[in-house]
Amino acid sequence: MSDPFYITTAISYPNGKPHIGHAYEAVAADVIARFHRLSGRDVRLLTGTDEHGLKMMQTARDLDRDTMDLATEMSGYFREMCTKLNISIDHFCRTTDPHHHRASQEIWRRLEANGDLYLDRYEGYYSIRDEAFYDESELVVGENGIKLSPQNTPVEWTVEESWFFRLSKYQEPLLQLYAEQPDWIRPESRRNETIKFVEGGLRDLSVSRTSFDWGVKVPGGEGHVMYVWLDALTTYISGIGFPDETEEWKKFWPANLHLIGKDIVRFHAVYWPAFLLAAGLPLPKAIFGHGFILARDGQKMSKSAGNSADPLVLAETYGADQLRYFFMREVSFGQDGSWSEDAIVTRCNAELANSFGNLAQRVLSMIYKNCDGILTVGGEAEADHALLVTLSDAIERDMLPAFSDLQFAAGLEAWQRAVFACNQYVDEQAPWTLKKTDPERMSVVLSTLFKAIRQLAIAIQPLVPAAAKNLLDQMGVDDAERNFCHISDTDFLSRLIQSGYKVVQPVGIFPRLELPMGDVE
RNA sequence: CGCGAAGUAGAGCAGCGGUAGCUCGUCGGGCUCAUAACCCGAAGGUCAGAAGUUCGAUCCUUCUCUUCGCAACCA
Repeated sequence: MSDPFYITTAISYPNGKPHIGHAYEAVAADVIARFHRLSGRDVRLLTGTDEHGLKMMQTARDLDRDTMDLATEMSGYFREMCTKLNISIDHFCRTTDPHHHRASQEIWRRLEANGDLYLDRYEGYYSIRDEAFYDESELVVGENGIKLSPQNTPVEWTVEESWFFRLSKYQEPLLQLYAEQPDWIRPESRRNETIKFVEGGLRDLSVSRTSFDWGVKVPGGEGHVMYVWLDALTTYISGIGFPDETEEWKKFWPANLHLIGKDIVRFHAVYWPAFLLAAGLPLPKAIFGHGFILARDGQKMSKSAGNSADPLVLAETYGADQLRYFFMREVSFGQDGSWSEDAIVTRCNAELANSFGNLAQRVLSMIYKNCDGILTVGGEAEADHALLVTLSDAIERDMLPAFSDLQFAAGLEAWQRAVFACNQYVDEQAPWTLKKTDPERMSVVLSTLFKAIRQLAIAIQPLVPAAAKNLLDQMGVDDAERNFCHISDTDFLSRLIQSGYKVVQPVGIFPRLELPMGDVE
């Protein structure tokens, strides 16, 4: 049985359509998932929608819609985004699903059985938008004397009967967790924030509401629904079977990685492990809080281009692969990044179309035209070995470990270096000259390039799955031989030749992009 | 003292103790297989400023200045 790898995105709150930030997170999670699949691991990728809570109800009411009906529609947009962006999800969970309700109630019972829940009255400042209570000391006073949460959202003084979770009890265990596993929360800046927050003392957490009923019913607690975060976080386990003792649940929990935005680190790095400790369940192995991706020239962009921030429009215009590549290449993972249509076009043209796509095109085309599509084995000279060593260094020594460590921009830089090396080699060997002077040598050169391109294509699959598949198909690479462990397979070429494979007229995999007219300043 | 992020070649970004790299752009050259693509070379930086720690700082500490996000949605 292969090594399991379970990754989740945050569970999106669907009171609006998905925006570029959701797309970014989904893409990142998918790149990680595909990376591990290609590394030979058994992967589960989970995403979904968190549909409960007051905000959802209010949104529906404002639109004069049935809440469930609206949730279904909105959830559909998130699912559609995953499809359009080629996100290889294994599970798309909705918190309104009956199974999920059962899982959340089971968690509740376990917290209660552990003595970590008690009924009390809550009086305090509540932010509807944040779905969170705040201590008065955390509040800031905004304009007009209105009290605001640390997130600058309005708060209201609220009094209600509420169940409380003994979060305070977990301060020491949590600090111990952070100390023992320095990589448990990444990047480091987020870890430091979290530690500082927990060291400041934890207050018990209000985990039920009576003011509305759009949520998971508290077991035996008349009129109470569960705090949305308790319910939403539970998705990570309900999505793979919990509370049923399924094979999947047993194999994949604890998760290897919760990928989330930097703004919800507190919920994942403090509340979630505390809930799990209380429920007697193992903790996830790591949390990563990525940065935000912001529009360069924000206001201008949204005014003039209108809906261009819609990830589906961007994918439609520039291609899902291109958008995926852009996200991971342009932004230093963990930090905030910026995007613009111009940047997408420039980056994708330079690196995908010109450097890599054109490399594949020129090489395959020469093999097709000059060698009748037939490849050769053996006869390599020193320069050929040197190229392959450069490739293997760049891909296996630099790129893949960088990916494994979530350093995508750095990994892709290494991949680019390998692509450059190939183009450089083409120029130095000048197969168009060899065609006249030494056809045999030409054939060896082109076959060496064929090997190199295959490696590049296999390595880049997580980023641009559709284009990589297209190219590998054209190159006759067997579906079952596209994992990272096949990169160093030295026999594949003779097998390919024996199978009677011939290179045919190649078709470009990355067309050059153009900025739509009218967007130029 | 609101919170947070950041100030590195014309632009966008890496680097984070041993005086700087990448991509785009610009200029010059080469090639002609290829998606007007590819290759080589060049110009261009007092790493915001000041002080401090250190044998040595872009990278650590302190201060100053500047910029950006914080309406909605929300990762």
